[in-house]
Parts: sequence; structure tokens; C-alpha cells
Amino acid sequence: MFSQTVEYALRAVVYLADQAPEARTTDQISEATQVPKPYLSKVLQNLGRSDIVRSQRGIGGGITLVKTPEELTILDVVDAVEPIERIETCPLGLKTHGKHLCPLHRRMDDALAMVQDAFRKTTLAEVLAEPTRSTPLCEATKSRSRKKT
Amino acid sequence: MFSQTVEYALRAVVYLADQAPEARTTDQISEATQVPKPYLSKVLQNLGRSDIVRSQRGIGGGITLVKTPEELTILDVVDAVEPIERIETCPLGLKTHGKHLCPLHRRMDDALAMVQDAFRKTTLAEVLAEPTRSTPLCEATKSRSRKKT
DNA sequence: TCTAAAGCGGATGTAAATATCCAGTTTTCA
DNA sequence: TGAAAACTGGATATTTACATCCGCTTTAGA
Repeated sequence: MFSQTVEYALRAVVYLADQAPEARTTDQISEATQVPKPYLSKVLQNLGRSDIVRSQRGIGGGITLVKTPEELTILDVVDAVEPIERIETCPLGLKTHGKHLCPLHRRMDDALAMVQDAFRKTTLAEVLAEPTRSTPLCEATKSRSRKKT
Repeated sequence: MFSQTVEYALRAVVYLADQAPEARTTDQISEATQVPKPYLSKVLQNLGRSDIVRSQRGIGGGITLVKTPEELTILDVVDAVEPIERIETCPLGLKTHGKHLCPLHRRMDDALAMVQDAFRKTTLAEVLAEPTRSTPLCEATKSRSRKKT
């Protein structure tokens, strides 16, 4: 139900949040997140246009988060690459419904709203801080704090 | 976030539930739900294979629900055409994660679970019974109980 | 038993999402 | 100032979802 692109974007941002405030190259992100590099490159460009990440060309360059992990939510990232389309008006275009959704579409939209709310409430910092055996994106026992390669 | 196919399937089934236990032809369903007839036909075939609807060829034939609207949930329909794919194992294939999802994928899967639960709890009968100004799929003031054309 | 109604299944076309490639530009540093 | 690192943008596959078309089969009723 979530597209590949959303999955990839989230992986990349989680990785960058983990490494913040250090910059990481597309190569590094690709390797860490297992996202095919050429496609990842496009996704990152997109995140750049939406002001989620900033890019720096040239030697020593790379990608960094614009905000801190505390300020950035999952929803910010999802909205940047593929916003959740809420059902605002009757999909059948019935005039008499207008903004008053019928029970079917009301329920579908409620489901979308739940997902949106859950994503809005979760910051990247929370994802990283969660005590668990599984570090985001990394094999279990690997350190998470190593910064430079 | 929900595909066209799911949207179409739900519209068709809601319409059939409203008309139950009468059969309706693809033409009638198409007109009522505004779903393009040739594609609707495929969707209905799919719902037939999943035993959500039954079809009857020939004059006087058409499509009917297999279960009553009370027994049929939104999730049944969604699962029939395009099951919600829960995240069961780490999408990166990290061995040490196994079934223990990392915090990112845990949250994504939780969102999927919420949608699934909401859909499982709602029967078609509930959708039809809900007191509202907007009858499912129909213009506001139209009767909902007319059976034959 | 013939005809018209109705669904079935295969073939085909189109658009969007996913993925790759490469030439060009920016930047650092020797 | 030149070479290497790194991102950018455009062009091009590939795959999947969406949509249509058409000839065939089943069925009811005149």
C-alpha cells in the first residue's frame, strides 16, 4: 500500500537522521539502505526540491537533512515524495454529495486520516531512539554512532 | 493510497449490497457506480473467483452477492481484489532482523494494521444503514429501495 | 430451436511507476 | 588550472496498473 518510492525515501532519511549532522553521499546512502543508486538519486533530488534534504556538490559533498531528526516527521517525508491523497469530495462527482462524503468514502478517508495522524506524530528522532534489538536499517549488533567511514 | 481497482470493487459491492438480494447486470452496476464497463467486468470476474459475488449468464442474469451485507466486510472485498500487504519481515532482507521489524518498518506496519482493522470491523450493512444525508453512490434525494428498473 | 441477453477469457493498447544511463556542472584540492 | 568527486537533468528502458475490444459460451424465452 505504500509505494516503493515512499519506502526508499524513508530509508534514506532515516539513515541520514542517524548520521546527522554529517553529510553522506548517494553511494553511501545506497549501500546502507539497499536502494538502487540511480533511482535513489532521483528520490533524493525530489526530497531536495521539497526542502527535506540539502545537497552539496563536489569533493566532500553529499546529502544532509535540512531539519534535525527531532523536527522532522515521517509525514513530512511521505508528503514530500508522494502525499497521501485524502478523499475530499465524492469520487463519483455527485453534486449533491459535495464535501459530505457518503458512508463508504467517509470510512476510506477515515483510514487515510489515521495513517496520516500516526505519521505526523512520529519524528525521525523517535524512530532512532526506540529501544529495540533492531537498529533501523542496520544489522543488529552494528554500532549506530560511527560517523566517518 | 487505495488503488482504482479497490475503489471500483468497493463501489460495485456497495451497490450490490444495496440492491441485495436482487441480481444486477454489469451495465446497471457500471451506470450506478460510474465505473467504466469493460474494466468493471474484469473486477467483477475477480470478485467472482474470490467468492464475493456470483454471476449468472443469460437473459435475466447478472451479479449477486454471495453473502448478506451483514456478513460481508470491507476487508473481505479489499482482500479479494488487492490484499493489504503487511510488512512481515525486514524489507532490506537483513538476516538479524528476521521477524523483528526495525522501528521504521514497525511503524509502517502498524499503520497498515490500523487500516486493516478498521476495514475488518465494518460490514456492508453498516455502510448502508448509516444515517446520513449522502446515500452511498446515489444522488441525495433518490430512493434507495427501488429494486427493479 | 432460434435469437437476444448476459457474462467469460484472451489479446491488445495506454499511462504511470520504477529503474537505468550518461553527458554536463559544481566544487575541492593538489 | 586541472583532475577527481559528487550532484543534476534529460533521455530511455521496463514493468505494472488501468482500460478497451472482440469473439465465444451460457441461458431464458418466444
